[in-house]
Amino acid sequence: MEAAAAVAAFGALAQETRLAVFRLLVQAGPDGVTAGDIAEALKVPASTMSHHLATIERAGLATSRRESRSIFYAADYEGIRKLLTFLMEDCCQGRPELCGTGSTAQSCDTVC
Amino acid sequence: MEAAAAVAAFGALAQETRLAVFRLLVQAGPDGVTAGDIAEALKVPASTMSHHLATIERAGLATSRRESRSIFYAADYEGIRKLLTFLMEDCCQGRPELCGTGSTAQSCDTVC
DNA sequence: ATTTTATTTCGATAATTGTAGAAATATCGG
DNA sequence: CCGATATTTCTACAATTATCGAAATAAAAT
Repeated sequence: MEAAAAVAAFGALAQETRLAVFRLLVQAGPDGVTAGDIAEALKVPASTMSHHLATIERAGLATSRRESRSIFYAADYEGIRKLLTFLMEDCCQGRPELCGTGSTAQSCDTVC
Repeated sequence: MEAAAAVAAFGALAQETRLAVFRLLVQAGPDGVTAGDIAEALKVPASTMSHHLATIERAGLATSRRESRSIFYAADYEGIRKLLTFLMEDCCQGRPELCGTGSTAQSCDTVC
């Protein structure tokens, strides 16, 4: 993954409505939710939501499919996994034992 | 964790320079790196970098400590763990078996 | 064919964010 | 105390992003 793609993905999550959308999709599971239901659930006008959904999809965090008149959006679990791998790449120079310093429960393992 | 805090954290990562800073800190490990070294490594003016570092710290993704004239910034592994937990909360309604649909290797386990 | 339902694209405005020089603050060494 | 080094705060300008009504597109029902 390239840095520009990661910036776009984090940018997609860096907005109140879009973050709520993504969490809703994560909780909904692979079948997804229609654009209309998402807009209604979050009390946002359809046109605004459409914009946000496009941003999330472009960022590689969701996929969409048309089914009759509705468009279903679903979380892209593979996309988020790639993003987190990129973020934590070479954590502690690849030596997780460096992370656990002192009494605080800080460790690469719980993160990477 | 509250949504507003998560938005701030993702916002901190949603910018080329700051994302590079965070990844540098993740790779550097718990000892951290001085503000000056970070600015030099990424070829960014000190005042601009100072702003970015403050944003990352406010977002709960890094900690800072003064040591003589230098200020060391270090990745906050606990902070990032909390953020990811919030993001993936109740993935697939808590039933990971829902994630693995079909042949594609999509699963809550590899993400959550 | 026309109407109804679902969603997107357009366009304009409002709000937020990034940038970096100059000045201010903090720490150390002589 | 004074000069050098490290970093932050201030300030102003440029650039990006969010919002949402209106019009356009797409699919289904009558």
